[in-house]
Amino acid sequence: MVGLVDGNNFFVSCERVVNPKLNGRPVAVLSNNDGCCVARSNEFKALGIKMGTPYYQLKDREFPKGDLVFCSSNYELYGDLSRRIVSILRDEALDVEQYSIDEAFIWPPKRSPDDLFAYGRRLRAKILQWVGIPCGIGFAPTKTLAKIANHIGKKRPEGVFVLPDDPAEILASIPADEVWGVGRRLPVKLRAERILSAKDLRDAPDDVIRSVGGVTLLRTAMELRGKPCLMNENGGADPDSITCSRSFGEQVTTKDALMESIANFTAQAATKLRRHGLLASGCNVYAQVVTAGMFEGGFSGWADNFHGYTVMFPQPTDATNVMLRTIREGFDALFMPGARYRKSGIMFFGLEKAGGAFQADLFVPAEKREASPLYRTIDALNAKLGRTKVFSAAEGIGKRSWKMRRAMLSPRATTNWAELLVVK
DNA sequence: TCTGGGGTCCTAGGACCC
DNA sequence: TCTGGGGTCCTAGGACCC
Repeated sequence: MVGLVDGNNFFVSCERVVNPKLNGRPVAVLSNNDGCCVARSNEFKALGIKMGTPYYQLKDREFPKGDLVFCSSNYELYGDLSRRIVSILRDEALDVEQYSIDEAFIWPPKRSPDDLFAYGRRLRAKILQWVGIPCGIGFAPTKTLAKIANHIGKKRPEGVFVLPDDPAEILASIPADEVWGVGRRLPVKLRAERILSAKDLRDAPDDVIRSVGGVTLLRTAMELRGKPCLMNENGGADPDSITCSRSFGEQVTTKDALMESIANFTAQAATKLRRHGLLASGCNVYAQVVTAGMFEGGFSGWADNFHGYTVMFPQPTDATNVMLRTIREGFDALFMPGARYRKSGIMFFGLEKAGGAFQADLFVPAEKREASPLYRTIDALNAKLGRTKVFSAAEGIGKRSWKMRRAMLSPRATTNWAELLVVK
């Protein structure tokens, strides 16, 4: 059996941990740059405001059931509370796979439904008492079924649900498009095959499922049948790419400001790269231009206004200064005078382990591919003294007008001594 | 008239997740 | 005026090898 533990309205619950006055009120947490709603409390959902609604459309509106509360996103806080929950799970389960900041799969030590139920309730109570976050927990034979059990558990007063041996009735009540692995596109094709519920998907012939959604969808169907196809992904596989991009607080129109933003995101992504002990072979630099009607596609269907270029580093590296030198060489071709930029970003690819085996060039003397000692020192200093005590001048020492807006930021109450809560 | 059989690597695009 | 930021996997097709 596998369990799924999932924090309820996670970001909102985190904000409530450090500010109990938010309890019972309609609260939403905003995306970076105070853009749109990415987490909502139950009270907020009850007002009928959808996920992804832009903040500017809501901030001046009045709602009957009390004033809306908005929080800027505070990832330092959410990340810390998430780590605390995972550490409890590691104590209590045979194995834990953290799936996202607010979800983890666990392999429980119990087997019988009664034992699982009691175990789940105890786990839930412990997380609530130790961290302050309410969770939903679901148990089932596969990850996909555990997702379903979790959704049911969340709606129960106990917060826990163990999927019965024969879940046909439950699956029949769940629309196919709510199944994990079925997104926005597949339901159209599924309807054409008269596959409407999770049970329909489970019971459909393999060849039909394959023709609609390939082996990926077939795996989902097998999971619904109780045959595990999605394994424990632990083992910490290295990422294939590392990205850092941000929308700007104000539109950027100068070359210097755009290059400065890219230098910042390069430095951030490089820190992430070094944390994984990886070197990047090259990168993609891109920027997004503001154009009329670009948001007409809605939350995720934006017009494609990205311009960018690709550069390869002289050899795979994790040294920010080497990267910045290479990136600058192509930058003139990217910048368009007169354009208004709203976002920029960088993506590293061709990642390999520092100090590991690599494919050398037959005609070029092989140099060792080691982590940069300079940047190991800089990372250590920043870890000790604060995230950006030591940085490249290219990142800018002026106003940084492109910095994102976070007007309603809560304290980093669990990770920063200066921002501890004061309890009267 | 009629023309093999087995691979690899890369890229773009589509689908999905949180 | 104003709308996030990360990722993954799979497939098809092209170019190439013998």
